[in-house]
Amino acid sequence: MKKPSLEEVDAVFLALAHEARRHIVLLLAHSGGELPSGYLAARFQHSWPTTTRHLRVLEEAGLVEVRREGRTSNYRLNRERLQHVLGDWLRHLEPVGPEKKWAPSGPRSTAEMKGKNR
Amino acid sequence: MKKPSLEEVDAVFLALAHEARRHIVLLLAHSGGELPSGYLAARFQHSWPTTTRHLRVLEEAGLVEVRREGRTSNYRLNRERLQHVLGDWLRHLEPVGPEKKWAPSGPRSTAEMKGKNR
DNA sequence: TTCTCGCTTAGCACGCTTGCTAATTGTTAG
DNA sequence: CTAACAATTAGCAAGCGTGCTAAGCGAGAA
Repeated sequence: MKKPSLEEVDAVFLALAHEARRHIVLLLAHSGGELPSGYLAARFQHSWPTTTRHLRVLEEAGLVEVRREGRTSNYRLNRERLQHVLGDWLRHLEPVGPEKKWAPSGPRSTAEMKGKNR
Repeated sequence: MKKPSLEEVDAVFLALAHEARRHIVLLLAHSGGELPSGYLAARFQHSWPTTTRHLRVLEEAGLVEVRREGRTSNYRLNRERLQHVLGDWLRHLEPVGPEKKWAPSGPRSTAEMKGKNR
C-alpha cells in the first residue's frame, strides 16, 4: 500500500476534526456493513442536508464509499484506508525508527530567525 | 490510564486538524526532547505569533507541555497521551471487539425520521 | 537604569465551515 | 400519470479559525 500524500493525510484529519463525522465513522464501523443516508441522518440532531454534507466530506477524504441503489444511498466505511492513513502518521511519532534508536539530540539554538517578524 | 472523555478526544482531533500543528508535533517527536518556541516558529512560513497560538492549541489539547526557563519557552511532546487518545479511538473501529466477532447486522430501515426536516 | 531579546497578548480582517430552509432530482407506489 | 419518498443541491447567515501587525511583558546584558 502506498504512502499517503500530504494532501490525503490532511483531508483525513480534516474529515475527522468534526464530532459528527467521527460519529458517522463509528456508526459505520459498528454496523459492519452499509448504512443508508437516511438512517445516519436520523441519528443526529441536525438536519438531513447537514448530514449529507458531512458524508460528502468523509467521501472526499476517501474514508467512506457510496453505493446508490434505487432511491437510497448506502454508505460503508473504508476501514482499511482510515487505519492506514492514521496508523501511518502515528508511526512517525516513534522517537527515531521503531528498532534503531540513536542518541536524542538536545534543544537547538534559537538563532535561525532572520527578520521574519518585526 | 483512564478513558479519554469526548471533549478530550475532540480537542485532540481538532488540534491535529491543522497541518502546521501536525508538523510541530512531528518536529517535537523527532527531536526526542524539548524545543524552544522560537526554534519552532523559525520552521514555518507564518509569523511567530501564529506559531504561538498553534502551540497553545496543542497545549490545551494536552498534546504538548511547556517549561519556561528564563525568557525561553521549551515545548515537549506528550507522546503518551497522543498515542493513547488516538490509539484508543482507532480501537473502536474494530468490527466488534478484537477477538469476539458476531454476525454483522445488515442495513437498517430508514423509517426513524420524525418530522425533523420540513 | 536602559536596551535588547524571546515570547505572548490584543485586536482586526478574511475566508471557510456548519447550520438552516427551500427547491430539485430521481425512484417507487398507487 | 400523480403522489410520496429518499436524498441531494442551492443559497444564505452566523460563528470559528487562522493569518497578520502592533504592542506588551519579563529576563538578561550593557
